[in-house]
Amino acid sequence: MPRDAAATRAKLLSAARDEFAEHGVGGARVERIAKRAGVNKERIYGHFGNKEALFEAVMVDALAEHTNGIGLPSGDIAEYAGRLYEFHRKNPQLLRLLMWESLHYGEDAELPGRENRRALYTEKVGALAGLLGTRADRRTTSLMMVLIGLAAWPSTLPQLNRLISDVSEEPTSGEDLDTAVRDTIVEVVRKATADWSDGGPDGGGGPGGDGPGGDGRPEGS
Amino acid sequence: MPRDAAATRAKLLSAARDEFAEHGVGGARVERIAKRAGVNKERIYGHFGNKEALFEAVMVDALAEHTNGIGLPSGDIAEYAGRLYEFHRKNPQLLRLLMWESLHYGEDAELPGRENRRALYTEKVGALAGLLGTRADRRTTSLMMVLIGLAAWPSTLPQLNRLISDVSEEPTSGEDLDTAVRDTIVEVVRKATADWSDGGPDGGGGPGGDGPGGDGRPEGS
DNA sequence: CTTATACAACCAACCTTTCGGTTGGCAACT
DNA sequence: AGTTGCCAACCGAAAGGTTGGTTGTATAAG
Repeated sequence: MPRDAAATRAKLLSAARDEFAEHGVGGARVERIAKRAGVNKERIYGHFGNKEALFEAVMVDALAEHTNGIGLPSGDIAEYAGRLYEFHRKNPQLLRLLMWESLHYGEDAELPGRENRRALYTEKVGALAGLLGTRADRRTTSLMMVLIGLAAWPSTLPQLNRLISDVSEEPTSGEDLDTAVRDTIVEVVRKATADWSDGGPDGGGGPGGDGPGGDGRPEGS
Repeated sequence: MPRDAAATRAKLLSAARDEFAEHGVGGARVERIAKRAGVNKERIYGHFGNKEALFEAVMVDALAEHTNGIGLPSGDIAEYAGRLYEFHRKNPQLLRLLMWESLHYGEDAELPGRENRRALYTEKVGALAGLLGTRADRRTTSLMMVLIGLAAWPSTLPQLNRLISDVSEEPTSGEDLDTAVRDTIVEVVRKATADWSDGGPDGGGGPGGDGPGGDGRPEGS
């Protein structure tokens, strides 16, 4: 077996990603990561310094990969949300990493790779604004947030959301459920964005002006 | 100081809730919990058995409290979502506990207090179906899930969502942001539920029948 | 009313295991 | 020959959980 520092590093990164996704920063075991990678524990310290730094490297790596896999919002926004939903459903690892990260760092802490991530969202919000024919204002960023949340939520607290699904009066297989949720997300986004540029924050009868107990029919049909 | 088992138990439960919300099951320190409660560590084992059982007790306790605080969906559904958003925004502890729980237990594990929680969601979905004039079918449970997700998401990954918000071209204070997000959520829910009972899964041109590249204008209008 | 007895709440100190991180030496490529 | 990737063995700290014993409280006999 030839020596190959880059390959060792890559193996460690991949093993660490699995381990961190499963157990988080505190729960991950350095020894397990080394064993998964088939590499000595000390190599982790040689390559990355310590466990925390390894976690940050994993995050940067995973986010870069995700960015290349999912493009910017394009075409039909609702279908974009549907695609996003499917991605997280099939590949929950990234979401788990994000959750661990969010819980691990304090509310006001600096996230690893902050500037890169910010730039990425700038692009995404810009693309969304382009599709909607609006500017990248607060309302559009909020919508972006809502879009991502809609798509990611069912995979974020999967047990809880399965609990909710079990309530249905219809007997439901996993497959059915998946498409039902997907369809609902697409439907909600479609309706919400249908006439988005008309309903700005200062538009007549806009959001927040209706108050509790309103009839739920904004912007007159 | 008189001896009072119930009071000791309550102090432990409260201290444990804080500790678990901050650090999760694995990261919580039994000694710290005891110190926070001003009680000897051993009392935890006397009252609850072990750390995991203490966590389950905390979850049941916290969920019961939340249930009493937030009622069933009623009145305007969109405003209900807005209220839910505000609750999680001001009181992120429960959401953090749910995230730790979700990450801690495997995808297929049994959640503590499962049956109680299920019953609670049955009520909620029932109330939602009543407001919408539909049955508690898959589509309604999916909507319930989406509603909760919408309201909870910004508080679930707060750092990430603040990153998205920072992208806005408008200068934004924390206060502004909060109301902008809230307004967006209310608006999205209002539009999505406006003619919910018309757009069922088998209705003409319903969700999922439009395919990618659709024009984003559902159901005629 | 006092005292003896049983039991529950409580605590300080301890034990065992585990874990993140380090060290000294070996082997391979330049 | 020297530099670098690599590893087995080791170390100190900390954590979950246990134990033996003490103090408060309720009950019932004297």
